[in-house]
Amino acid sequence: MSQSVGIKDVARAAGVSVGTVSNVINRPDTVATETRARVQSAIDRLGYVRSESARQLRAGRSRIMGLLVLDMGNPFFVDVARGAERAARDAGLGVMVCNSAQSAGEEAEYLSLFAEQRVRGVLLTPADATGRNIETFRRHNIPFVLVDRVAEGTTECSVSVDDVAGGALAVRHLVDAGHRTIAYVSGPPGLNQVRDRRTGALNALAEAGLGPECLRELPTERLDVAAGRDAGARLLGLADRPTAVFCANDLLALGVLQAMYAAGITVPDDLAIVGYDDIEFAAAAAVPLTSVRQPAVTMGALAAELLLEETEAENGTKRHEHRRVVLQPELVVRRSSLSAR
Amino acid sequence: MSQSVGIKDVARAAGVSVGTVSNVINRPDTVATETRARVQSAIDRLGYVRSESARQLRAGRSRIMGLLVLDMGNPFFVDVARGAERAARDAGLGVMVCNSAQSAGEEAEYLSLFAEQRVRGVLLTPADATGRNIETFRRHNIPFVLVDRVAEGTTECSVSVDDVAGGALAVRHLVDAGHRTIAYVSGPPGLNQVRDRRTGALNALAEAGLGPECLRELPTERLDVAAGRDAGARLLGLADRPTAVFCANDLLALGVLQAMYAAGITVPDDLAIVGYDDIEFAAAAAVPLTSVRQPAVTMGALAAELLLEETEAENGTKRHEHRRVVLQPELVVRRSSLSAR
DNA sequence: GCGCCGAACGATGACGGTAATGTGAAGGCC
DNA sequence: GGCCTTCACATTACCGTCATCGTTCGGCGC
Repeated sequence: MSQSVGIKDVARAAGVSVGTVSNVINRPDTVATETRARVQSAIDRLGYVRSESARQLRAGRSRIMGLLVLDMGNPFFVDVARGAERAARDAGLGVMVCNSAQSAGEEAEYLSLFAEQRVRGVLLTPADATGRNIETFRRHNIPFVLVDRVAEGTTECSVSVDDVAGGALAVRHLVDAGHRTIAYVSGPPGLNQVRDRRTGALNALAEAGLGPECLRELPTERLDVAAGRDAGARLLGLADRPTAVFCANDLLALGVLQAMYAAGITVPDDLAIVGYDDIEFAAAAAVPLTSVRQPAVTMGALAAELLLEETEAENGTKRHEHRRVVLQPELVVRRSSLSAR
Repeated sequence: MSQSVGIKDVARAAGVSVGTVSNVINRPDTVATETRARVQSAIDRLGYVRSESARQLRAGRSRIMGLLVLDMGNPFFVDVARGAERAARDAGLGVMVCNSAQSAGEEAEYLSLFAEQRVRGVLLTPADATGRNIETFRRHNIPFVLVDRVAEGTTECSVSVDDVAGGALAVRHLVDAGHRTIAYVSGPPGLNQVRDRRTGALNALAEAGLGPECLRELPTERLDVAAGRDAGARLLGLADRPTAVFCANDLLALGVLQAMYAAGITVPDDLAIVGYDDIEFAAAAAVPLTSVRQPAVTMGALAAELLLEETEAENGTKRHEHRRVVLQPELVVRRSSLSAR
């Protein structure tokens, strides 16, 4: 039974002290070649694996970073996780991915899990609008980087995407295609992102000399497919029906598309659709969705790098400056917005 | 700076010994009420959080279980993760979710990460067909439970779904609807699941007195949307085109649906489609997909429970018997298979 | 008054690994 | 030859927690 072989078992088997075994692992050049080989063979023979918990107890911090996202069902966050994971692994760290399910309570729960784990730091998309959980981070001195949603009143590092620009990209594209009345399936009105994207949309309309009355807002409770389906039904009921719709995310757009298909409305000829996030399923829809691509993988990677930089600076001499990175979105045009006219 | 307040800081602040603080946390009833209150207030004041690494160093094992899936981009695995997470949390454990991206190399890498973390155990869908990684688990005495794919030659715990039954469900449904020639977009021929689902499909045909020539197999390299699109194109080129198609998973089905839509083929009237997994996006497709539902959340939860049972038994008196749980799939009928005829 | 008991808390030794410090031998230098 | 350095390895002091084992002390029975 290899029931927990420790460093001292290896030491005994190789006829050296524990310190030498530790040196073989961590600073091999300080050990004579022959001894090193002997120790190494003992390690292999016994199947020794060093204990992370003991290491991190001594080091005072762990080699894991936390990632707390709103919804693992949304492929956008899966991409963020992918990016973070890659960047973390390049630095020899692991990532612990958790799902707050948009609940402040769950967020707090995971937060204390992270604190107990003495996680190196946390990347998070805050679910708690009150900022109380963020306050706890500060209190416990846990470095964090905000991803995608930047809470107001924070000066810490963040990575986000210019939502005003994104909204403008989408609507400018529709206006250029000749649309003059555009619906905006917006999601929960409280979200910054929803507001910013509307601002961008209005900007784009203004550029074309169109007033805000050209944007018909359809708020929804949630940002998922069912809400989109519902919004699509409402859209069909509008008098003077818009010829195009811009959705605050791709899940909503997929829901709208489904509602249109069910009602026999042809996309894009009867209604053009533009989504947001460019998740994998946007390209996979029956009518491939035009979407505003958020560089999700890049965001994850960048956030992880910022966190690493911050925690490096902490014990080194160099000082860390918090940074707020804002990335630019990109319009990916597909069939859903290319009407034949 | 609350830079790592330890138990002894609390002890000093409360004027008691470390043992008492430990007792307040772990066995509050052994401490006098007044003392307990004093210690508790010190804990709150200093913002003390116990160190998981020290705990697990002492306990010899951690409170985390690993979950290694093939593809976090597939919502099926997201559901598995959800189920596992819930069951683990009910037992006071955390889950570390990792993504092997179907690569044996990455799988091995995460495996050693888990070993270093002295993880309680691992739930995994093996990516390594050779079973070499599984062998390493055994060598290091790490309990594991196989999820969804049961490697041959393993006697350990596993949770899977009866793929023969699933294939039969799908094809029986199509045969009942009057289809006599059915395509099977099957995925990589090497996979057990692909074979089992075909077996089920053939069984269902046989029940109806139809021979294997009625099943037109279209293998693909991968199990994703792009592969489905490609298979859809090939399907269109078939002489004597089938009137229905059964896909080995929903991603393939979505790809087929997209190809049909692009070619102007109406689903379900010109072609009925049945997918597999019943991911969220199956219901969200333009034509909602009929699909064979795998109880993904249940599988995750059940696997976690099996693992917990196994690790409980290890130090208790009761012995653990490995179990191989096989769940039954369920057909979810939606519009994609309901032709008007 | 004496002895005993239990309650409440203190002291201590692992757990496994790391890094600073110690030690002994070989070898170089004046 | 005496002294110092260097190399190669051994020793050991932590890191934070927790369970075991002491210790103290008040109370109780006789």
